[in-house]
Amino acid sequence: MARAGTTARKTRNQMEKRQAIFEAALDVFSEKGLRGATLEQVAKAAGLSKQNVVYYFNGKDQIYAELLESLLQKWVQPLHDLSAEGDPLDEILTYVSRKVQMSRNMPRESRLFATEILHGAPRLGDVLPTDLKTLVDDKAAIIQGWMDAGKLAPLDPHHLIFSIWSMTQHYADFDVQVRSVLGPERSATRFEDAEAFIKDMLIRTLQP
Amino acid sequence: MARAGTTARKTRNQMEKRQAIFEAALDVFSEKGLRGATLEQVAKAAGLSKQNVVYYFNGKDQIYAELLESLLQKWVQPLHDLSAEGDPLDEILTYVSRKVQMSRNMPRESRLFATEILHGAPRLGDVLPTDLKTLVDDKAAIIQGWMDAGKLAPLDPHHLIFSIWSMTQHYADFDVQVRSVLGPERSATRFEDAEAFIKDMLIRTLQP
DNA sequence: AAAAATGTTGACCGATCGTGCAGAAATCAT
DNA sequence: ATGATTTCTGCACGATCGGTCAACATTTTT
Repeated sequence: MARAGTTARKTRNQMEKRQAIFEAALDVFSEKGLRGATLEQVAKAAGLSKQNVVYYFNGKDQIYAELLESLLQKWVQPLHDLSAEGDPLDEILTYVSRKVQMSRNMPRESRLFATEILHGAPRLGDVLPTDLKTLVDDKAAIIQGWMDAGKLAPLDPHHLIFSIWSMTQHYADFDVQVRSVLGPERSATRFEDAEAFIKDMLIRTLQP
Repeated sequence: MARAGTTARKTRNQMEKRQAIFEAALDVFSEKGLRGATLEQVAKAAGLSKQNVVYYFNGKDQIYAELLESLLQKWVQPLHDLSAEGDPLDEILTYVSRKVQMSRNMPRESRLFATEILHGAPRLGDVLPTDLKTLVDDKAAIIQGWMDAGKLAPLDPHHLIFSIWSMTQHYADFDVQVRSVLGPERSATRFEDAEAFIKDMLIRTLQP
């Protein structure tokens, strides 16, 4: 017997297969959702049989859960990197840049989290009210400090962060709508235009 | 034979039952998605039997399709009401108000559309590239006119509309996250705070 | 090479779900 | 009241899906 999924990772082969399944699962789950996707679709996308997928993981839900967990850190990294040491406006604009880049380069991850939260985030457990809240509160305090020091216009830091999340992720999550409304020509530069627009908006807003 | 669903509506009874099913479907579909929800859940929420639901509609997909269609107009109405006649900033801030109100009072509708678009909007057909694009282009032209007249700061009108969509709908679609991050106390006033923040941001941004 | 561990597949099961249909039950028209 | 129409239910079929298990194949270890 094997049980590749339960204990610590072993061989390189196992790591590679698990990674292939993660990749396929990200493709399928982000497009169809957890309930809308089937194990066979994931297996086919990974180039494996359904039973073989179950061999490496212990079921559909576990793939989804581990996938979500493995992506969480990477997802909040840009906010983590927002530093009190740098120039206030620079730090925030850099954060916007990285978030727009993530919408452009990691739209599947964005949609995966969006779908999860949209449906009540039952599988994110209590990560939201603990880890994420702590992180946001921390960074909001930094921003508040900048505002108190007169380096930024006074605004609610939490809602400022929400606005950046929403505006940037919008271009990944609602890409179909964005492209439909912009039309084929203007869609080509939608990410550059979005980044310029959001930065412009924030510069005007945050200027003390 | 009956076929309550295919032809024009008849009795008051049919209208009421269909409305009850719509209400139930909005509840269930917005929470679990089309594929994640079952007919029996919709039926139970509507106080009917599964087969009886099929009697009034001709299947699960038809309920979803008609529900989406019946909500579409209501959903874009605020943008439709944005008028070239009014004061530029007033018109835009009023639009924001109405969008925040919709996030507060119609979160299910917001999540339903969000899920649909997130998954590629296959059932919105070509409404996005035609009707919605036309509407947005129309309103963007009005805003552009205001900017050309020096009444608003020059910005990309399309991305301005996107930013309003994303920021306002964020508080409906990602409500779990917003409440988790804000904590119980601050969550109580999240919609008022959001409206004030977004308006503040837009005022600073759009001031010529 | 033999044995052990790891990897893969085919056959299959139980459960769920959407749907069709005959007919009962209720309501309405005359 | 009688017949027609509408409304509702019981029954059940076919399809799909997640998951199991034993057998087979491959790789690794000794």
